[in-house]
Amino acid sequence: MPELPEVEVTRRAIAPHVENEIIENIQIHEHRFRWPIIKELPDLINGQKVESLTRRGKYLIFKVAGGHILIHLGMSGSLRLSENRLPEKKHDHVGISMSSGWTLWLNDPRRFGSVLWTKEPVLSHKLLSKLGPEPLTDDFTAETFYKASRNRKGPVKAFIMDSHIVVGVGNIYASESLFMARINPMTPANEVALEQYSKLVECVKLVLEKSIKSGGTTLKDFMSGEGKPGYFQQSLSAYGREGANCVSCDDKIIKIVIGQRATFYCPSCQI
DNA sequence: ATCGCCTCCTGCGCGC
DNA sequence: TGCGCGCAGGAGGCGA
Repeated sequence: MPELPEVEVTRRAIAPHVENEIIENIQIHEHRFRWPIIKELPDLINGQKVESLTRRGKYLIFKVAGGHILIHLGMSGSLRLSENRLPEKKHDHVGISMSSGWTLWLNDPRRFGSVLWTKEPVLSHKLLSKLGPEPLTDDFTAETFYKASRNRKGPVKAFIMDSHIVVGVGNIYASESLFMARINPMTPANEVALEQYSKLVECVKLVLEKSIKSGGTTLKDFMSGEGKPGYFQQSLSAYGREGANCVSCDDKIIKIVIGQRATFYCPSCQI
């Protein structure tokens, strides 16, 4: 479900109800995720204060004394605050009840997400240590893309979705960013010029920032932690618009498959 | 190192 | 109405 904007919107919604609150109880109704939830987790975090809730890429990081809880939402995961301490919906697999009275429910039908425990330093964790720069910081530049792309012959769309190059650009925003930058998604990454990467970096930042401001993209069921849907789907120019008119020329958006993922672009605008 | 493919899992919409 | 199929917002791991 979530790409970076949806994770960030979720983080902002739930942080005020979680930060500086005590974890009174974690209930785990399903351990089978991408990686199984360790049995020791309740003993490690019950009674602990959440010192901060931050984000790295699509990972949410709950800092407690002695370590961190990492939550990744995979394809279908979502976090929801509820006053109910019992599961309300199918696939409410994990509930974290806080001293604020709220319970944070992790709902994840497909269970591609994960709930991990790691000691400090959190960024040394195997899954975080090799991640590329955050797209909304100054660490992410045209040079980032350019240098990393010189021996990459694969399509530029797959390249920008590689979290080891830059984090947070998923399938929707990859198509959107390439549309805005007028780059054909099939272009081999090493054939994209520095000036084009400069434009692309600008577009990635704009698309992600605008989506966060819109509350993310709700295709089927994305809701922020407070239960609000996103509105960025109304702003999509390419993703999901196969056969529809391009917003900037007379041609129609077409759909192709790159790396087993649906890809949308305008064959006239994106050379 | 890089690439393309496979996999994990459930739910939904579509065509017949 | 029911069934089978294909597809879905991620990303690690595999063999080549």
